[in-house]
Amino acid sequence: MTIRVLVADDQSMVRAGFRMLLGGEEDIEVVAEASNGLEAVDKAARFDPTVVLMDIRMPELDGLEATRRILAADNAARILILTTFDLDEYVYEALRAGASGFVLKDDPPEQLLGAIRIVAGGDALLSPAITKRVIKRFTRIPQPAPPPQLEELTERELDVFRLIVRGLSNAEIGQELYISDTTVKTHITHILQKLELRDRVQAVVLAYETGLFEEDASARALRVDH
Amino acid sequence: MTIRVLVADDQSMVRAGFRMLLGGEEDIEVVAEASNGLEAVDKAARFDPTVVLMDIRMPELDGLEATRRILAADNAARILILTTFDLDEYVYEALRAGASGFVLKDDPPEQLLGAIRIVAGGDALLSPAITKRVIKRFTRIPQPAPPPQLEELTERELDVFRLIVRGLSNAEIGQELYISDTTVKTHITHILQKLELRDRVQAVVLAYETGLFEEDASARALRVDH
DNA sequence: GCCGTCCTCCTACCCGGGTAGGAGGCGACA
DNA sequence: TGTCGCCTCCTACCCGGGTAGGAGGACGGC
Repeated sequence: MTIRVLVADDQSMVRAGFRMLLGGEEDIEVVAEASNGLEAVDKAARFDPTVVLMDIRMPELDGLEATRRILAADNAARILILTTFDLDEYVYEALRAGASGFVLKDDPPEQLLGAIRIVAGGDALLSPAITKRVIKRFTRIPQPAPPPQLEELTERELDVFRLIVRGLSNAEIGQELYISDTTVKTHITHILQKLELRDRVQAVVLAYETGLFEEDASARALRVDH
Repeated sequence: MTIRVLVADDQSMVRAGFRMLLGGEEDIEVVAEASNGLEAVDKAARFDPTVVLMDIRMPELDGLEATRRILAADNAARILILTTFDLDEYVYEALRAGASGFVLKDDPPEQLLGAIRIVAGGDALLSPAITKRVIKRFTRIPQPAPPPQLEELTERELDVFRLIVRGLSNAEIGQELYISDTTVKTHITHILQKLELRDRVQAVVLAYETGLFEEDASARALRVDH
């Protein structure tokens, strides 16, 4: 009844870390390791793991294609994707490829262990940091386009957000809104916390990917053309 | 034959700076100042300036609307827009509003003087830092979409650029490409120089605004849906 | 009245990003 | 053969961005 794990990651340090972490658990056993995608496909077939911890970025064959091939081979293995950062386009691609879950490498250890047990049990799981964004993303196309998680942001935070997305620095935003740059910083900290983003760059990406301020753009265009 | 100038800027320091700068020129005379858009429209009508130095961001009425009103009043004045940063959507709006030129506040003084004389003479002028981007922008829609100024970037720089646009940090980009983060920094410095951008945030904005890596996105989508 | 939210501003601190400048290896090309 | 562009890596430095934490004022609901 032990959970058989295959660890696929190109960095040996990461693999060693997982051996260490999983070695202390009685119900989990690392049955094999792979340092690239091809190896992962091969060893998945040979060792019949319950769960494959799969890094996305690997030489030879990336984790996405490896996931597809393993699942196409009618393997019983569940794939748990590992990634370093969360604003990754590949997240969506990986889920469509059939991955059962998604965790960040810097999630706390207990969370990683919990994730392994959950997907081994047949359930799906996303790292909390990723969940919200994925849901918004997948529910966006079908529905007319409900304003993303933006309702949480205050009016002022939205003001700041719009200027961030236009590439302005904090000082410039302050000038534009007639507030100090320390206040701008305060707003930005709140924005990033609420949206679970790391920095303004990710905020810009999110805005464009979700079409956040499209109305603003068209409003601008209309004013121009009028 | 002197060039009559109206300075419209909400910051008195900026206005003082221009008085100082222009006071030394024999062929230029500052005939009036305005601290907001409404005042600018009013004084343009009363003082009949040759050139209006117009800040975009002003209380009461912004520089764009002020520009439209002045020109709508059938005034002979030429409008020279002042701005602090260059990746500004308003650039395009201002040009459509009828502005004769565009300069950055931190352009060298000689350049500002030159700009005033040029627009006073009836010609149009853009700050060099802005020119390339505007041209690309306005020639983008008509033509099928020639790869923007990107031909200048090397393959490796494009690799890095794509990852920047996905919100990755330098360290993450390094991991992805199997190079050190100092190398990543080197590439990014070159990218920013070539594209005349200030930081990675502006690079992301530029990429999305010009639809730079759309092929990549659709390629991803195709791989997903296949 | 009081409480909570929002907006504003501040200090202090750390870190990642960007600049400057130099250096070596490599392949293409004349 | 030399040279040039590209890629790689480095040190050293500065500065803007982000965090932590506190504080005060305005406003509205309870």
